[in-house]
Amino acid sequence: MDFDILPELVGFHLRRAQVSVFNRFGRVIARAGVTPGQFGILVLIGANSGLTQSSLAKAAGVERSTMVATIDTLERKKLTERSPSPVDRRSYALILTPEGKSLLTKLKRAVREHEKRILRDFNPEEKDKLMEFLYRIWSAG
Amino acid sequence: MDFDILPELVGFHLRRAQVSVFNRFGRVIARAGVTPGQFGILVLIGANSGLTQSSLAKAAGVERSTMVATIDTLERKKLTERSPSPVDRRSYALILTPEGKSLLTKLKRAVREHEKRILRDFNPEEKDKLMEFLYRIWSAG
DNA sequence: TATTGTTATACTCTATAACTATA
DNA sequence: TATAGTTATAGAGTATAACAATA
Repeated sequence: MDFDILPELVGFHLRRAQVSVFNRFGRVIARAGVTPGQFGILVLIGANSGLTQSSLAKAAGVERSTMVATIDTLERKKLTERSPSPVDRRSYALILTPEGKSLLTKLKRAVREHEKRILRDFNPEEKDKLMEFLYRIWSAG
Repeated sequence: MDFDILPELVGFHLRRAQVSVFNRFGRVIARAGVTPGQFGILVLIGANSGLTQSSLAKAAGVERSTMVATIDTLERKKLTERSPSPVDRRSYALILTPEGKSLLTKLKRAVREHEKRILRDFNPEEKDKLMEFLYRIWSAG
Protein backbone atom coordinates (compact mmCIF):
# COMPACT_ATOMS: atom_id res chain seq x y z
CA MET A 1 0.00 0.00 0.00
CA ASP A 2 1.37 3.38 -1.05
CA PHE A 3 0.53 6.07 1.54
CA ASP A 4 1.73 8.84 -0.78
CA ILE A 5 2.15 12.13 1.10
CA LEU A 6 0.45 11.00 4.31
CA PRO A 7 3.69 9.98 6.08
CA GLU A 8 5.05 13.49 5.44
CA LEU A 9 2.15 15.08 7.31
CA VAL A 10 2.36 15.83 11.01
CA GLY A 11 -1.46 15.64 11.11
CA PHE A 12 -1.31 12.03 9.97
CA HIS A 13 1.23 10.97 12.58
CA LEU A 14 -0.51 12.98 15.27
CA ARG A 15 -3.84 11.30 14.63
CA ARG A 16 -2.38 7.81 14.33
CA ALA A 17 -0.44 8.17 17.59
CA GLN A 18 -3.43 9.64 19.41
CA VAL A 19 -5.81 6.90 18.29
CA SER A 20 -3.28 4.27 19.32
CA VAL A 21 -2.73 5.78 22.78
CA PHE A 22 -6.45 6.34 23.37
CA ASN A 23 -7.35 2.79 22.40
CA ARG A 24 -4.74 1.36 24.76
CA PHE A 25 -5.76 3.68 27.57
CA GLY A 26 -9.42 2.84 26.96
CA ARG A 27 -8.70 -0.87 27.37
CA VAL A 28 -6.76 -0.25 30.60
CA ILE A 29 -9.58 1.65 32.31
CA ALA A 30 -12.48 -0.28 30.72
CA ARG A 31 -12.02 -2.75 33.58
CA ALA A 32 -13.20 0.04 35.90
CA GLY A 33 -16.19 0.75 33.65
CA VAL A 34 -15.15 4.22 32.54
CA THR A 35 -13.97 5.76 29.26
CA PRO A 36 -11.00 8.11 28.70
CA GLY A 37 -13.44 11.02 28.44
CA GLN A 38 -15.14 10.10 31.71
CA PHE A 39 -11.74 9.83 33.39
CA GLY A 40 -11.02 13.42 32.38
CA ILE A 41 -14.35 14.59 33.81
CA LEU A 42 -13.70 12.79 37.10
CA VAL A 43 -10.29 14.48 37.37
CA LEU A 44 -11.80 17.92 36.77
CA ILE A 45 -14.58 17.42 39.33
CA GLY A 46 -12.10 15.97 41.82
CA ALA A 47 -9.79 18.97 41.52
CA ASN A 48 -12.57 21.57 41.34
CA SER A 49 -15.19 20.25 43.73
CA GLY A 50 -18.49 22.14 43.57
CA LEU A 51 -18.04 23.47 40.03
CA THR A 52 -21.07 23.88 37.75
CA GLN A 53 -21.95 21.82 34.69
CA SER A 54 -21.46 24.87 32.48
CA SER A 55 -17.93 25.58 33.69
CA LEU A 56 -17.12 21.87 33.43
CA ALA A 57 -18.44 21.76 29.86
CA LYS A 58 -16.33 24.78 28.98
CA ALA A 59 -13.19 23.23 30.50
CA ALA A 60 -13.83 19.97 28.64
CA GLY A 61 -14.50 21.81 25.37
CA VAL A 62 -18.05 20.54 24.80
CA GLU A 63 -21.55 22.05 24.84
CA ARG A 64 -23.58 22.34 28.07
CA SER A 65 -26.21 20.07 26.56
CA THR A 66 -23.59 17.38 25.86
CA MET A 67 -22.45 17.43 29.47
CA VAL A 68 -25.93 16.50 30.74
CA ALA A 69 -25.73 12.89 29.52
CA THR A 70 -22.09 12.59 30.64
CA ILE A 71 -22.98 13.56 34.20
CA ASP A 72 -26.11 11.38 34.07
CA THR A 73 -23.89 8.41 33.24
CA LEU A 74 -21.40 9.14 36.04
CA GLU A 75 -24.29 9.61 38.47
CA ARG A 76 -25.82 6.29 37.42
CA LYS A 77 -22.45 4.71 38.25
CA LYS A 78 -22.60 6.44 41.69
CA LEU A 79 -19.32 8.25 41.01
CA THR A 80 -20.57 11.87 41.07
CA GLU A 81 -23.44 13.83 42.60
CA ARG A 82 -25.41 16.96 41.66
CA SER A 83 -25.58 18.70 45.02
CA PRO A 84 -27.57 21.95 45.28
CA SER A 85 -25.54 25.11 44.80
CA PRO A 86 -25.55 27.22 47.94
CA VAL A 87 -25.46 30.44 45.93
CA ASP A 88 -27.45 29.91 42.70
CA ARG A 89 -30.60 27.84 42.50
CA ARG A 90 -30.27 27.43 38.73
CA SER A 91 -27.09 25.39 38.97
CA TYR A 92 -25.64 22.35 40.67
CA ALA A 93 -22.41 21.96 42.62
CA LEU A 94 -20.82 18.83 41.17
CA ILE A 95 -18.96 16.61 43.62
CA LEU A 96 -17.41 13.15 43.71
CA THR A 97 -19.03 10.48 45.88
CA PRO A 98 -16.74 8.51 48.22
CA GLU A 99 -16.80 5.73 45.60
CA GLY A 100 -15.90 8.31 42.95
CA LYS A 101 -12.93 9.54 44.97
CA SER A 102 -11.73 6.03 45.62
CA LEU A 103 -12.05 5.01 41.97
CA LEU A 104 -10.30 8.20 40.82
CA THR A 105 -7.31 7.38 43.04
CA LYS A 106 -7.06 3.95 41.41
CA LEU A 107 -7.52 5.38 37.92
CA LYS A 108 -4.75 7.91 38.46
CA ARG A 109 -2.40 5.09 39.40
CA ALA A 110 -3.46 3.16 36.29
CA VAL A 111 -2.96 6.16 34.01
CA ARG A 112 0.54 6.76 35.41
CA GLU A 113 1.44 3.15 34.68
CA HIS A 114 -0.02 3.48 31.22
CA GLU A 115 1.99 6.63 30.57
CA LYS A 116 5.17 4.85 31.64
CA ARG A 117 4.46 2.11 29.10
CA ILE A 118 3.77 4.63 26.33
CA LEU A 119 7.04 6.44 27.01
CA ARG A 120 9.13 3.43 27.96
CA ASP A 121 11.74 4.14 25.31
CA PHE A 122 11.77 7.91 25.73
CA ASN A 123 14.47 9.38 27.95
CA PRO A 124 13.53 12.32 30.21
CA GLU A 125 14.80 14.93 27.74
CA GLU A 126 12.82 13.35 24.91
CA LYS A 127 9.69 13.25 27.03
CA ASP A 128 10.08 16.95 27.87
CA LYS A 129 10.61 17.76 24.20
CA LEU A 130 7.53 15.79 23.17
CA MET A 131 5.31 17.52 25.73
CA GLU A 132 6.68 20.91 24.69
CA PHE A 133 6.10 20.22 20.98
CA LEU A 134 2.51 19.11 21.57
CA TYR A 135 1.83 22.12 23.76
CA ARG A 136 3.21 24.44 21.09
CA ILE A 137 1.03 22.88 18.39
CA TRP A 138 -2.08 23.25 20.54
CA SER A 139 -1.35 26.77 21.73
CA ALA A 140 -0.71 27.97 18.17
CA GLY A 141 -4.23 26.83 17.22
CA MET B 1 -9.80 25.78 36.64
CA ASP B 2 -7.38 23.25 38.11
CA PHE B 3 -6.45 20.56 35.58
CA ASP B 4 -4.70 18.47 38.24
CA ILE B 5 -2.56 15.72 36.67
CA LEU B 6 -3.87 16.16 33.12
CA PRO B 7 -1.07 18.52 32.00
CA GLU B 8 1.48 15.89 33.10
CA LEU B 9 -0.02 13.29 30.75
CA VAL B 10 1.25 12.85 27.22
CA GLY B 11 -2.19 11.41 26.33
CA PHE B 12 -3.81 14.71 27.29
CA HIS B 13 -1.45 16.84 25.20
CA LEU B 14 -1.59 14.39 22.31
CA ARG B 15 -5.38 14.50 22.19
CA ARG B 16 -5.60 18.26 22.61
CA ALA B 17 -3.07 18.88 19.84
CA GLN B 18 -4.72 16.38 17.51
CA VAL B 19 -8.22 17.83 18.00
CA SER B 20 -6.86 21.32 17.40
CA VAL B 21 -5.02 20.34 14.20
CA PHE B 22 -7.96 18.32 12.87
CA ASN B 23 -10.44 21.12 13.51
CA ARG B 24 -8.26 23.63 11.69
CA PHE B 25 -7.61 21.23 8.81
CA GLY B 26 -11.33 20.46 8.64
CA ARG B 27 -12.16 24.14 8.24
CA VAL B 28 -9.54 24.54 5.51
CA ILE B 29 -10.89 21.75 3.33
CA ALA B 30 -14.59 22.20 4.22
CA ARG B 31 -14.65 24.77 1.42
CA ALA B 32 -14.04 21.87 -0.97
CA GLY B 33 -16.84 19.85 0.63
CA VAL B 34 -14.67 17.08 2.07
CA THR B 35 -13.64 16.01 5.57
CA PRO B 36 -10.15 15.10 6.83
CA GLY B 37 -11.12 11.42 6.70
CA GLN B 38 -12.35 11.71 3.12
CA PHE B 39 -9.12 13.47 2.16
CA GLY B 40 -7.17 10.47 3.44
CA ILE B 41 -9.32 8.09 1.40
CA LEU B 42 -8.84 10.17 -1.75
CA VAL B 43 -5.06 10.09 -1.23
CA LEU B 44 -5.07 6.30 -0.85
CA ILE B 45 -7.22 5.73 -3.94
CA GLY B 46 -5.14 8.22 -5.90
CA ALA B 47 -1.88 6.46 -5.04
CA ASN B 48 -3.29 2.91 -5.36
CA SER B 49 -5.70 3.16 -8.26
CA GLY B 50 -7.83 0.06 -8.74
CA LEU B 51 -7.58 -1.16 -5.15
CA THR B 52 -10.54 -2.92 -3.54
CA GLN B 53 -12.79 -1.59 -0.78
CA SER B 54 -11.52 -4.27 1.59
CA SER B 55 -7.87 -3.37 1.18
CA LEU B 56 -8.76 0.31 1.45
CA ALA B 57 -10.68 -0.33 4.68
CA LYS B 58 -7.73 -2.24 6.08
CA ALA B 59 -5.29 0.56 5.19
CA ALA B 60 -7.61 3.14 6.76
CA GLY B 61 -8.08 1.02 9.88
CA VAL B 62 -11.86 0.62 9.65
CA GLU B 63 -14.30 -2.21 8.93
CA ARG B 64 -15.33 -3.13 5.37
CA SER B 65 -18.92 -2.25 6.24
CA THR B 66 -17.87 1.23 7.36
CA MET B 67 -16.12 1.88 4.07
CA VAL B 68 -19.34 1.34 2.07
CA ALA B 69 -20.93 4.62 3.19
CA THR B 70 -17.62 6.49 2.83
CA ILE B 71 -17.29 5.42 -0.80
CA ASP B 72 -21.01 6.08 -1.38
CA THR B 73 -20.46 9.66 -0.23
CA LEU B 74 -17.39 10.19 -2.43
CA GLU B 75 -19.26 8.68 -5.37
CA ARG B 76 -22.23 10.99 -4.80
CA LYS B 77 -19.76 13.88 -4.95
CA LYS B 78 -18.48 12.46 -8.30
CA LEU B 79 -14.94 12.14 -6.90
CA THR B 80 -14.52 8.35 -7.08
CA GLU B 81 -15.93 5.45 -9.09
CA ARG B 82 -16.53 1.76 -8.46
CA SER B 83 -15.28 0.31 -11.71
CA PRO B 84 -15.61 -3.44 -12.30
CA SER B 85 -12.58 -5.49 -11.33
CA PRO B 86 -11.08 -7.22 -14.35
CA VAL B 87 -10.07 -10.25 -12.26
CA ASP B 88 -12.71 -10.78 -9.55
CA ARG B 89 -16.41 -10.20 -10.06
CA ARG B 90 -17.01 -9.92 -6.32
CA SER B 91 -14.99 -6.75 -5.95
CA TYR B 92 -14.65 -3.28 -7.38
CA ALA B 93 -11.57 -1.46 -8.62
CA LEU B 94 -11.77 1.95 -6.98
CA ILE B 95 -10.58 4.87 -9.08
CA LEU B 96 -10.66 8.66 -8.96
CA THR B 97 -12.77 10.51 -11.51
CA PRO B 98 -11.11 13.38 -13.40
CA GLU B 99 -12.86 15.74 -10.95
CA GLY B 100 -11.52 13.64 -8.07
CA LYS B 101 -7.97 13.87 -9.41
CA SER B 102 -8.24 17.58 -9.92
CA LEU B 103 -9.69 18.18 -6.46
CA LEU B 104 -7.04 15.96 -4.85
CA THR B 105 -4.29 18.06 -6.43
CA LYS B 106 -5.84 21.19 -4.92
CA LEU B 107 -6.36 19.52 -1.55
CA LYS B 108 -2.74 18.41 -1.40
CA ARG B 109 -1.64 21.99 -1.97
CA ALA B 110 -4.03 23.14 0.79
CA VAL B 111 -2.78 20.50 3.24
CA ARG B 112 0.85 21.49 2.62
CA GLU B 113 -0.02 25.11 3.36
CA HIS B 114 -1.87 24.01 6.46
CA GLU B 115 1.10 21.96 7.63
CA LYS B 116 3.37 24.94 7.19
CA ARG B 117 1.09 27.01 9.41
CA ILE B 118 0.97 24.30 12.09
CA LEU B 119 4.76 24.03 12.15
CA ARG B 120 5.55 27.69 11.54
CA ASP B 121 7.64 27.99 14.69
CA PHE B 122 9.31 24.60 14.41
CA ASN B 123 12.76 24.51 12.88
CA PRO B 124 13.63 21.56 10.58
CA GLU B 125 15.33 19.60 13.38
CA GLU B 126 12.35 20.06 15.67
CA LYS B 127 9.95 18.95 12.96
CA ASP B 128 12.02 15.79 12.38
CA LYS B 129 12.09 15.10 16.12
CA LEU B 130 8.32 15.57 16.40
CA MET B 131 7.60 13.18 13.52
CA GLU B 132 10.03 10.64 14.96
CA PHE B 133 8.46 10.84 18.43
CA LEU B 134 4.94 10.38 17.06
CA TYR B 135 6.06 7.46 14.93
CA ARG B 136 7.70 5.81 17.92
CA ILE B 137 4.56 6.19 20.03
CA TRP B 138 2.39 4.66 17.31
CA SER B 139 4.75 1.82 16.47
CA ALA B 140 5.11 0.83 20.13
CA GLY B 141 1.31 0.38 20.32
C1' DT C 1 -32.46 40.31 29.55
C1' DA C 2 -29.05 36.68 30.44
C1' DT C 3 -27.72 32.23 32.26
C1' DT C 4 -28.29 27.13 33.93
C1' DG C 5 -29.75 22.87 33.13
C1' DT C 6 -32.58 20.25 30.21
C1' DT C 7 -35.00 18.08 26.23
C1' DA C 8 -35.74 16.94 21.45
C1' DT C 9 -33.55 16.09 17.49
C1' DA C 10 -30.14 15.10 14.13
C1' DC C 11 -25.72 13.98 12.25
C1' DT C 12 -21.17 11.54 12.08
C1' DC C 13 -18.42 7.73 12.92
C1' DT C 14 -17.98 3.35 14.27
C1' DA C 15 -18.83 -1.78 15.05
C1' DT C 16 -21.24 -6.51 14.78
C1' DA C 17 -23.93 -9.87 12.52
C1' DA C 18 -26.19 -11.68 8.77
C1' DC C 19 -27.03 -11.73 3.85
C1' DT C 20 -25.70 -12.34 -1.61
C1' DA C 21 -22.79 -13.26 -5.12
C1' DT C 22 -18.93 -14.83 -6.28
C1' DA C 23 -14.28 -17.40 -5.68
C1' DT D 1 -15.48 -23.05 2.54
C1' DA D 2 -13.84 -18.43 2.22
C1' DT D 3 -14.06 -13.67 0.61
C1' DA D 4 -16.10 -8.91 -1.26
C1' DG D 5 -19.54 -5.94 -0.84
C1' DT D 6 -23.79 -4.83 1.38
C1' DT D 7 -27.58 -4.09 4.68
C1' DA D 8 -29.73 -3.60 9.17
C1' DT D 9 -28.93 -2.18 13.44
C1' DA D 10 -26.95 -0.19 17.49
C1' DG D 11 -24.09 2.73 20.27
C1' DA D 12 -20.89 6.55 21.18
C1' DG D 13 -20.15 11.36 20.72
C1' DT D 14 -21.28 15.55 19.16
C1' DA D 15 -24.08 19.91 17.91
C1' DT D 16 -28.22 23.23 17.48
C1' DA D 17 -32.49 25.15 18.96
C1' DA D 18 -35.96 25.80 22.15
C1' DC D 19 -37.80 25.61 26.89
C1' DA D 20 -38.56 26.46 32.20
C1' DA D 21 -36.56 28.17 36.28
C1' DT D 22 -33.81 31.49 38.16
C1' DA D 23 -30.61 35.41 38.19
